[in-house]
Order: sequence, then C-alpha cells, then structure tokens
Amino acid sequence: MTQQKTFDHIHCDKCEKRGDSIFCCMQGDSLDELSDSKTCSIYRKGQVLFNEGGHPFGVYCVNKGKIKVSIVGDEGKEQIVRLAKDGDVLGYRSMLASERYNATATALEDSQVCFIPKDIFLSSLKKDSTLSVEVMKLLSTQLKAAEIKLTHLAQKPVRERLAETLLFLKETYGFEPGTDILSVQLSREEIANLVGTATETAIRLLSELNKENIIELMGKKIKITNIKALIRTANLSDY
Amino acid sequence: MTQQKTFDHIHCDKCEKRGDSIFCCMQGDSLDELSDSKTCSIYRKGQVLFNEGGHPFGVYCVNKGKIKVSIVGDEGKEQIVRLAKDGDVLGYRSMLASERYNATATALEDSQVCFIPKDIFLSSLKKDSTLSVEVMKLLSTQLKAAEIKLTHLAQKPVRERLAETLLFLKETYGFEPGTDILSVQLSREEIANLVGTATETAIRLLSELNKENIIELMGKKIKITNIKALIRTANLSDY
DNA sequence: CAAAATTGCTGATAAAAATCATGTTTGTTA
DNA sequence: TAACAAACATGATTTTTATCAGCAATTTTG
Repeated sequence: MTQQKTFDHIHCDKCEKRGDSIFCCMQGDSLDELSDSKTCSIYRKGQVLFNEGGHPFGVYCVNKGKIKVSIVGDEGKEQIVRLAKDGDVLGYRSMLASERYNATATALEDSQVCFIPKDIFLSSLKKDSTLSVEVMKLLSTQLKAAEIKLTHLAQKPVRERLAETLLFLKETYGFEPGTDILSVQLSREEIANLVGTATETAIRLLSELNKENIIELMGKKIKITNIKALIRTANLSDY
Repeated sequence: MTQQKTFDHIHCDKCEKRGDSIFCCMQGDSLDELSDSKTCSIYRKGQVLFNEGGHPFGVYCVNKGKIKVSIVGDEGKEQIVRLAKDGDVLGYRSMLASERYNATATALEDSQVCFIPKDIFLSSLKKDSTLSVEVMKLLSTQLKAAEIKLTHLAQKPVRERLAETLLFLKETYGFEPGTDILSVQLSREEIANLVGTATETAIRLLSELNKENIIELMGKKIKITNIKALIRTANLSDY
C-alpha cells in the first residue's frame, strides 16, 4: 500500500453528491459520525483503491472522479464490470457478503475518494433502516444491470455492444461541457475490456463508426457525431 | 393468470428449507405473520410464476422444485440468468427496486411455491433487521455470481462454459440419489440458453464430451462419468 | 531531446461459432 | 397406433471474431 495523498476533509453534509448517493437520507448525528470517521484521499490515475482477493476494511465513496471496477479472467484478461462516478459507493458488496474483494477498483483519472471504516458503516446500517433500504436498492439496480449486460454479451454482436458501450459512457460520465465529446478517456484496450472483445476488434469497429460519421476519433477523445445512428447501431429494445 | 392449484399450507416454522433461506433468522410473531399471510401453490412444469414486464405484488419462495429465471434478448432468444431451488426466494429484486420484473420465472418441473404479499414482506423487512441483512447478503452473492458469469461469457470459449454449466447444474441441483446423473432435465435449447450459445453448438459439444467419456448422454438425462476431466475442461481458476 | 516503450492501427490468416439444411428420433395426440 | 410436431443430431457452409504480424504514432523517461 502506497501512502495516499489526502485532500481537505469535506463534511458529508456539504457534499453535493450525497443527494444522489445511498447516504441521501442520512442526517444529524448519524451523518456526523460517518463524516467524522471518514478519511479523504486522492488517487492518481491508475492507482488502485482495492484489489481482487484483498480484505475489505470499509467502503469507498467517490467524491469526485472516475473509477473502473474490473475482474481479471482466467487467462489474465481484464473485464470491466462497472464504472463509478461522483457519489458512487464501492467495495460494500464484498463487505456485506463477508468475502474478499472479487474485483479490483482503479482510478481512471485523478479522483477524490472518501473511505468509511467497516465498523462505522455497519453500525450506520444497523441504526438507520433507510440506509439499508438504499443499499438494497443499489444492489438491486446493479444486479439488474449485470444480468442485462450478461444477456447482451451472450446474444449481441460486438458492433452492437460497442455502440451500447459508447452510449453507456455518455450516460455515466456525460460530455465535456458544451461539446459532444465523451468526458472519459479510455485506452482502446479498456474500451475492448468493457465491450468484452479483443482490442484489435474494438479498434477496427471504432474506426468503422468513424468512417460512417457516427463518431469522430480525436486521439483518445471520442466525439459522438450522430447519436441517433449510434442508438440504431446499438439496436436496443428500449431507448 | 390461470388459477393455481394449491398445496397444503405448511407453516414456515416447519419448513425444512427455511434454515438455508433468507428467512433463517426469523422467529415468533414475525414468522407467524409471514406464514399466515402466504399462499402456497403448485406450478406445473412450464408454468410461469411471473413475467418480464409484470408488476411485482410479492415474493416467491420455492418450497420444493426447480425454477429458471430468464431474460428474453432483443432477437427473442432466451438467456437463463439464474436457477432457483428449494429455499430460494424469487422476485424480490424488482420489488425492492420498485420496478417491473426484468426477468421471467418458469418452473422446470412441478414445483411447490409459496407467495408472500408485498406489504407483509416489506413490513417484515422494516421490523426485522436480520432479514435486511440476509437480503443484502443474497443480493451481494447474486451480484458477484452475475459479474463472474459475465466475465466468463466475455472471455471463455463455449466448450469451457458448457463444462462449467454442467458443474453448476451439479452444484445447484445435485445428482439423482445414488447416481452420477444430474437431477435436472433440461432441453438442449435450455442448456444452450444457460451457456449462452446456439442450440446446435451446445448439442455438438455435448456429444463431443460424450465421445470423450467425460459425460454420458441418456436422452435428456446427463451422467457425469469423469468429473475431474469435466473440471479440467471447464478450466476454472478456483475449484 | 533522443531512445525506448507503450499504444494505436491495419492487413492477412486462422479459429471459433452461428447459420442453414436435412434427416432422425422422440414424444404427443387425434 | 398412425400421423404430426417437437426436439435432437450431424454435415456443410458462412459469418464473425480472435490471433498474429508488422508498422506508425504517441507517450514516457533517462
């Protein structure tokens, strides 16, 4: 474990993102206790919050940043299973199940992340039934997302999944202000590991979408030129 | 909705499978209330407990039987995302998330299933914090399973996934007593929809494993002749 | 800044898996 | 029980995707 750089401790009460998080309904003393016992660290791009196989000692709450959660498959290939943004909580699943982490969380860019110790989180969970409800809702949402992703992985061709992934990146992290450029910058390999395909295939299909004027590739930046066409190529039942 | 045939109401207190279920820690009045308000029905093979898109009015608890939970993909192809056995609870995810069902639950054989109305389940959740904990644990376990399945779907060849599926069927439902014959009987198409492949491919690979004396095909019954070899072909990191 | 390393790109090829076609077996029911 | 439908099986073919190889561009670092 490398020593983390810390940033100014922000009281959860003042955190803008709390309203969207599982801590939305907390207040008063419970929130104070939570806030007082947390530590706030900065993770540089590429730094790991926790590692597959490690023991959970608490939960991570993203104050500002972008985090990928990934599993390393049997042949050593990374599969990105989730992406976290401001207000998202990480590492609670393994803690609740009393298991080691089954995934690794890595910062995609410099991020401010708060850490809430296990005992404080668990006691909050006991005291505050609304927190339990929020946790259950979050788990439910993520389970649904995982099952749908699993279905698409089994049934949809790579091109459709790539288009879907680009739309997902837009939903999750949005555009750079005033543009149609995705505000995450992933390597081609990371995009492939999100889609579930070989890197070369992802590259090829990206430049295909580029040639079709659906997206525009600007180095690592991706501009969505024709979102309707992108939705069409994703071939989603809803949307 | 077709009228369900009911079976003799069993008090949850007497249910042998309760110990392994999320209701393991419940007792006394709470359990009585749960038990008194439930209805017990028999679902014949192929009958549907609930349908993708439907509204959840309660949770289903499998007393005895085998249930598949599946999502229909965009092209109408079924993907089996989970299997339920005695003591398993179904339909709670959508209820907790206040959403419609995102999957369909179908009986794989004649099954006895109890139904607990929404309000009773939710009030039990509020009253009994151990139940919340169990629900969170269950969701956590299922989320982990889904993320691992997703990773394997993205990275492992069909043959390995098929072997893995057969081992999973053994883990879940076990053998017919005193034999090495899987106690679930699935159609080849269902096996394919569990593995995430085309039916023909599943058939071909099954008969390949048959020729290699790893399994023995006896109509719909599957005997696992050489489990070590099956584990090897599944190529699992753990195990 | 130049060298080295990583990442991105493209073509050729191989492998994996899906699809199509057709026949067989099994199960259902009139 | 005959006739029909559904499920199973297998071969041939096509499509999709992965792998391999070589090179260009970008980034990192001494």
